[in-house]
Amino acid sequence: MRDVPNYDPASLEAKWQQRWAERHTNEPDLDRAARPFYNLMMFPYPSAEGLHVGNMFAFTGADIHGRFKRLQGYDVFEPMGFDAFGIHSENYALQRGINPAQLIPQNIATFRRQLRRMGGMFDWRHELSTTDPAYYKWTQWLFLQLFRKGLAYKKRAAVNWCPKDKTVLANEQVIDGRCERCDTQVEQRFLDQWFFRITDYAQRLLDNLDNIDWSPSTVLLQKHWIGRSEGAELIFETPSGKKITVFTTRPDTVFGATYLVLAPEHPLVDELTGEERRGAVKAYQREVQSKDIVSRRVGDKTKTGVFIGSYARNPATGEAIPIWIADYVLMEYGTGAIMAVPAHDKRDFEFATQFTLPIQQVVAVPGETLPIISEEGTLMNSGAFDGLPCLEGARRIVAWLAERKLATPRVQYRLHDWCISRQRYWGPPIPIIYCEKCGVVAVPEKDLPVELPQIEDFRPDDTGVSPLARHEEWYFVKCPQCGGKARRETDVSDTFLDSAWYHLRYPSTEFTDVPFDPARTKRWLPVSSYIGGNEHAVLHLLYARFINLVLYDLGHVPFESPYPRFRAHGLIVKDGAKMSKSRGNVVVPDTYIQQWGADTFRMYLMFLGPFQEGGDFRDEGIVGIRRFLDKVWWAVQTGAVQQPSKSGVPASVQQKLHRTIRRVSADTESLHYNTAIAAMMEYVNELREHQGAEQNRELLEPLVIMLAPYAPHIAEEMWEALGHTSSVFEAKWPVYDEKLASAGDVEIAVQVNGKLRSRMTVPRGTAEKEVVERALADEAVKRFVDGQKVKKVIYVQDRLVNLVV
RNA sequence: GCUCGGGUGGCGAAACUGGUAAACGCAAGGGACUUAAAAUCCCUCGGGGGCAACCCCUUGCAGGUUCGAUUCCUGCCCCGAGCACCA
Repeated sequence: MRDVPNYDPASLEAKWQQRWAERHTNEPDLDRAARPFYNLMMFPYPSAEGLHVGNMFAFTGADIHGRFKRLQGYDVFEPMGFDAFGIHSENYALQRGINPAQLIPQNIATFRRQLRRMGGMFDWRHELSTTDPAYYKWTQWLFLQLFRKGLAYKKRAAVNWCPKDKTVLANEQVIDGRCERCDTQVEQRFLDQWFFRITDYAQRLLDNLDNIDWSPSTVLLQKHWIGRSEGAELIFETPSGKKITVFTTRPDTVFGATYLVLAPEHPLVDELTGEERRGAVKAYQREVQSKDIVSRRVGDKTKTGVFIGSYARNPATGEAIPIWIADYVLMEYGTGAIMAVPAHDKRDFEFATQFTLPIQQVVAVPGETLPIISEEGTLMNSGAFDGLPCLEGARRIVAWLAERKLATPRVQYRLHDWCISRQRYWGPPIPIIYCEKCGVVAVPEKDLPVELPQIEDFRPDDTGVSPLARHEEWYFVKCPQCGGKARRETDVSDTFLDSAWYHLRYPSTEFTDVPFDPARTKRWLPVSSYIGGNEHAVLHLLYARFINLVLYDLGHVPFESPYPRFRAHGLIVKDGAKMSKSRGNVVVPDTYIQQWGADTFRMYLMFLGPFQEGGDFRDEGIVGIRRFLDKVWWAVQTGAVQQPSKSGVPASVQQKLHRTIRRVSADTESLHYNTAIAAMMEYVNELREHQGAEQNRELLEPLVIMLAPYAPHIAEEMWEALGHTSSVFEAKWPVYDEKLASAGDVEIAVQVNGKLRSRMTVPRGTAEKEVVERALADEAVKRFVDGQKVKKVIYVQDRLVNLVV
């Protein structure tokens, strides 16, 4: 036998990465592509530590999908970029004492090198970075679109303040009362902030979830986050004629409302407070304010509150009921006031018990004791409504109260407006100017971008004002309207605004006069496939959908959903815990790639477990993938060196090939990469059992193509060894012959009374009659039937026969 | 507390709409080749019983539906994720 070249991943992978670049293999013609397929994956934040295994897992899975589509004949556009603004980079820069503008390019260079090294099918012509003025010019433009539409507004509001990062955070960025980035306990502060009116879009954001093809888990997370609840606003009037509006999802229980509770910050508290209660009320308000947001939210759930010394009339019973304030009522949800129905609400029940307030039962559910939360009951003590089921009672009571203008049906959302202000340095400046005469003025589009100045001292301080305010020549400007004295907005925008539209920019990176070219956008968007982690289910994915809806309403894009198809991948953990620098369990892919090659490592990550579920990273099994690739390599190389035999392919091998194509096609399409790989392994094992089959070109070429998305470099090399001059990605994904895939013998299970007693091999498609006859003749079966009458025969074609005696 | 996922060999896992549980791979044990080692190749590999043909048990636990349940239903236990005084 002649010598077969060794499989040397390092040199071979370098060779093909260079060729792909030289031959522009991964660069589709964006203006003429006939079958465009936009394959998007969540762009990384280029940390100083470099790409970690979690990134690589996600990108490999998405890249396999793109390469698979390419082999199916699509023109696949697979861009890559960097989400490089934000607190994380800025904190690292502060720690190093170097401006992030100097550090980020280094990090990006590292990432770019690692991303090339892993063999992703990236079109580097369209790389982008959110920190590039040519990019954030349009992020600022986006802000102006929202501003002009009245969707951006400034308000003084209680916000989450991270004392360590010295900036506000969106609700979505507060995890268990702690800062998403640095894990510090978040405090409450009152600051003037820019908000986007995402709540105006709550219903559409909810409705659109039903028209898109997303991982169900992601859809559910978003639905919960938007948090729609239906109910009514009811009005409780005070003797002085003040109207207290409450929101309730249970208007059916209004007859059981025995007191009201307002949030301590509620605007009516002051004037409704009775003289003799003023001291107690003030003291309580102070106590609540001094508590930070954390203890208020997650602290012990003992109810506190005070009676404010006045009463309001229950609109249903007409009775005067006391008004309390308590911190379990939140100003930012509903109307900041509730009617308390202690008999039918757990919290109200606790509160009433603690302060010995009256409890009036109005819903009866047989066998249950108070508090009865269930809506599956009937009304009692509710006047004319007694005996009605809760749901119908609710409708009738609202209608009855509405006649007297004391009730309005109402839908409430948990979603809050999106606070986009950040009192930091490393972000796109919000393009607003404050003029002494004209007030709030938008920066004219021709003046964009408002460039972020290179300043020495970019440390945030405790004032709640961005460090940009200390940079005078940048801060003080002329008013674009009147030319008078003015100053710039010093807040920068949230990173999630950068990533809310990046998919629109990728195809149009070379355009300087528009954020996204209409023709390119029409051809490539919406995105064909989006793959990313569920950690962004309620952040990025919600914001991107919102921004897209705004752009749609403004006529900038012709589609309502930017990502009609989204799949969430699983999380790669290490020793059962999420990888993080603080835990010290971050796995860096570089050493593995160096030792085993990118192809082996890619496949190993995909073989670890189901892509959409993730798994625990261990490196024990990696050698199994290498052995598999070695076997394929050896087979192809010897086949190429020897004269490949064309004859003598046993029918069973032929059938196995077609079954393998069927399985690998279906599993790759549905992102079940682990089982697709297993199917290819089985196929190779089968080839090795047949003399000559292993070197047969007809049996190997389809395998090499199917392997290509998973292990692109070795596939290219083998494709070349098989005599092809063009890239394997110019080849066509193999098609299986259903007849061959379904031909051959099958093993049928023979059960007696549901217990497996024998197996037999018959040609696929054998008729029931014949199978049953053979089963009855089987020795083992005979023993268990034991002469008894067969009462029933269950037959499943090509699977089993069950004899019931 | 509420809402989702998930519990299968020593390990990662597989099992199409209810139809042969453990495919594929790792680790382990035995053998071949070798002066030796590595690599490679072959065999064994859920538990128990039996000389053997075979038999019994086994998908977190306890029940149920079914000819048949890892899969469906009810209750419980454990792990992970999301939300968390949301009215």
